Formats: sequence, structure tokens, C-alpha cells
Amino acid sequence: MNVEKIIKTDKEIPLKSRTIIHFILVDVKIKETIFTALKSYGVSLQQFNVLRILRGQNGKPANLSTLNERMVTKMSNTTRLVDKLLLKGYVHRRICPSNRRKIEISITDQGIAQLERMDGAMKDAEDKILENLSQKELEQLNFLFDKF
Amino acid sequence: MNVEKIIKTDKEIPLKSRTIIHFILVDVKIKETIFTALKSYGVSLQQFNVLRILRGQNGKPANLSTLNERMVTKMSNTTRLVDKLLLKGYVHRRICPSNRRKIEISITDQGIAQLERMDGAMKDAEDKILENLSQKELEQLNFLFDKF
DNA sequence: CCTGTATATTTGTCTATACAATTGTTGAGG
DNA sequence: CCTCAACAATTGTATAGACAAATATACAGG
Repeated sequence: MNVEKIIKTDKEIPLKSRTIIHFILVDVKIKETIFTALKSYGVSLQQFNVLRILRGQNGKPANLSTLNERMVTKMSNTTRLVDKLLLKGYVHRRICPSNRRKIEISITDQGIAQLERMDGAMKDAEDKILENLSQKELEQLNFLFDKF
Repeated sequence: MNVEKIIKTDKEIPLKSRTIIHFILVDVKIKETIFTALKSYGVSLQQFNVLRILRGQNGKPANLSTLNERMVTKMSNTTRLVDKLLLKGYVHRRICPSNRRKIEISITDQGIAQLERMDGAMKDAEDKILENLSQKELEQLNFLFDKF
């Protein structure tokens, strides 16, 4: 990936700006690959993440606030996001008996089965995205990302 | 930034997955900082980029296809994106006389003035995002990003 | 010229996201 | 009990983005 070529400039870009631009270009590429991988399953990255969080609960349901906390983005969407998973039959939802303000969400067997199929596609996407990086370079990246 | 803490897991995440998750977390943080910086100017990151591309033309107008090519995202929005900049008085638009299919977009003096104000905010955002990284580390990052 | 094809932009529509306001529920303090 | 503040989720609305279809123009070949 050549930054200057992609954004078609012949000027020297200051290192900090270049780093940010570079990051954003990599981001576009990563999102594209992941999106393509999940597309055929009809779920968005966010929906996929919610399913993974629910699976991680090992049967224990999660309420919307918990989901929201673990997702990277904002609450307002969580209700509607779960609605979509509900329509697809991947999750179950019920009012928490001990606190009727809360909603308990859990993954269905169908959701788990679908998720297992998606896991493979996701792994392929990750492999593809990172195909040119060695183990050592991955470790370096993780080290550097910690500084953000 | 501690990945495991943020996504609240105690399981060991495979290195490749961890790298992608880590990347996405950094992305959210970067976008947030940049968005906050630009918010008070009432422009989106995309609009800001278009203004910068136009400034880079040094008076020479750019048509929509050119803009689209240099932006990272898709065409369909370019018309509407430019509409918004037009409303704000930051760009000028006219039909190309030599090829009436094309539209020439150029930045106005007002657009340049506003952009100069935004440059400062953007630089501050970049500094803040990268405050914990040394020159050497920035170079390492750029080196590693080239492998994507 | 006329026709078909390629090019450049615009428009329509659907989905996603952000933010604010609203609804329903709980629990503490008077 | 009753009221009020805090909490949990939902809904409304405005804006952004993806994708496809439509419009307008150019130009090559008969």
C-alpha cells in the first residue's frame, strides 16, 4: 500500500498526518474485506459482534445495557440491532423478571449454528487481511496500538 | 489501551483476531477525536477532505469523478457532499465548457479561509491521537501499514 | 445526420448511525 | 403510600452512506 499513490499527491506528507491517513486507508481495506465476508450471511459486523458476545455468555442472557457496553458503538442502535437479529431468529428476548426495566437477550440454537458458519468466513477474512504480516510484526502492531 | 479490558473478556484472543479487534478499537478512538475536532466547524471528515483536495488543486478546478477518485469512499455521495459544501459557500460549481457532462468544482476564498481554521484543529487532533508515540514508532507504524 | 455505446452526474430508495425526547420501572426518602 | 430522581429501553427524527436506476452528453461508425 503506497499512501502517496493512493491519495495521488506528490507532496511530502508530515509523518503524523501520514500515519493517520495511512491508518484510515488500512481501515477502509479491512472493513471492506470483513464486510464482504459477512455479506452472504446477511449480517453486519455489529450484528456479528452481538452474536459473539451472546455466545460468550454461555447461556446466561445479557441485557441491552451490557451489550451496549461491550459493543464499541452507541446504545440507541442496540434496540434496533437486536430487533433485526430477532427477525432472523438468531436471538431470544424477554423481560427480566427481577427487574422489569431490563430486557434479557440470549442467543438461539439457530443463532449459534449460523455463528459457527460465520466464524469460518471471519477467520478467512482475518487471514487475508493479515497475510503479509509475520507473527513478530503482528506482535509489534499490537504493542504499538496499545499506545493509542 | 487494553483490549481484553475494553471488550471485557478473560479469554485469550488469538493474535490475528486480537490485531483486528485492536485495530478497530483504535479506529473508533481516532474517528471520535477527529469528529470532535471538526464538529464545531460543521463539516464532516469527508467534506474536510474534499476541501483539502480542492485546495491542493491550486485554483485548478476538479470534476466530480476526480474528487471521487481521490476520496476513499463512493461516488454516489459526491454530488450530495458537494451540495452541502456549496450551501455553506465553501465551493463553487459550474459546468465544464469543453465537456458539458463534467462539473467543475473549485474552492472559494471563504472555503480556503475556513479550511485554514480547520487545519489547526486537525493538527491538534493528530497530536492528541499520537501523543504517546515517538518518531521511531510512527515510522514503524507506517512501515507495518504498508503491508496491508 | 442517426444510432448505439460509453461517460459523467444525478436521483431514488433503503439501511445505518447519532442524538434527543419519551415511556415505563424501580427504589429511596418524606 | 406518594413523589421524585435514577435507570433501562424505546422511539422519533435528522443525517450519512451504499447501491441501482435514470438522465444528460459525447463521440464513433454506418
